[in-house]
Amino acid sequence: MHQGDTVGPLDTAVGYVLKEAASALRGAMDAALRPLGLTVPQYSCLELLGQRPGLSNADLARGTFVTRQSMNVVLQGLEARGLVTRPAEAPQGRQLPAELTAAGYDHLRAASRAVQAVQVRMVAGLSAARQQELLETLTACARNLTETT
Amino acid sequence: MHQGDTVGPLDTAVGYVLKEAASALRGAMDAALRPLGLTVPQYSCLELLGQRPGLSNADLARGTFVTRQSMNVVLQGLEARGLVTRPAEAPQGRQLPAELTAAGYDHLRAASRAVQAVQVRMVAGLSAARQQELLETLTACARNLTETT
DNA sequence: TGGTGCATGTAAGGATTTTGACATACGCTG
DNA sequence: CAGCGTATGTCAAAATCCTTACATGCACCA
Repeated sequence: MHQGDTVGPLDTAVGYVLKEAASALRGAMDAALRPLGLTVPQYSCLELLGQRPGLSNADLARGTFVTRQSMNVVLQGLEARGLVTRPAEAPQGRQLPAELTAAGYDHLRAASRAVQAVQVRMVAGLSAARQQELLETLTACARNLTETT
Repeated sequence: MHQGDTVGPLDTAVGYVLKEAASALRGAMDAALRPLGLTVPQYSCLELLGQRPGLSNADLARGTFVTRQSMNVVLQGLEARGLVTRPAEAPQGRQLPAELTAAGYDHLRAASRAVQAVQVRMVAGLSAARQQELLETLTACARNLTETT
């Protein structure tokens, strides 16, 4: 076996620090959203809907990296709380376009501020150029792994 | 509300692409490890133990970003399969130092190669300098969020 | 026109993970 | 030495998530 075939020290493995950062972010977001009565998946759903109203359940699931079933229970919860509305019947096909209510937008504004504060704290001390590079590098990494070729 | 107080377009949010990359990595690792009969948490445990034998359950939990309870069931499973051994009684205190068996090391070697292949694919097209910078940037982000100050 | 493939929404079940709680063991400090 | 705080292992219960499955709707093509 050649040297470098195995993972090596964890602190030097990209996958490890990626998991570490994602875990830390998840925890920080969870703590920031708890006072608002929202979980991370719920916030993700609101944020996505706020930016792109009319998204279907499957669209939201893909956008938040969970299954359709998981997103469905999130949507049902948000619907029961009056933050999201869905038509009783599909306008065309089977897709039910979801939209935020006024209360949904209110919750989203407060939650978005809290999450933004977390993000600001996360990238504290990083130059704008470095933040941009991080963005591009992570996007490239994700694309490398999701390509089917 | 000032501009920039909210999250903004998702593709430009560091937290979003971080989650996206972590999700893609998780999925790719899962697919790579499935033929070997290992889950991602199980592999994480083996890798950690291979590099630092004698780690306790709580140590492993911290190292893999899960709770002690979750790591405990992982350890029990690996122990039942003969990949990990733990003493019946704690040498000192309550910590039970875990170690890999010979079979455990065998599984780890194969799994580590598979995971390394995934990591190589993930960072394909990135220069060594850029990979190093990604490593440092993510570490800094994680540290920013876990600081208690 | 009928069939095939694919995407969607939904329900039921199981598996995994976390939360809450408790007893124990060590270190520190008065 | 006694008390307090912290860390560990473990149990039980709850929550969360995914896997499997099925019925429906649309697009495509023979």
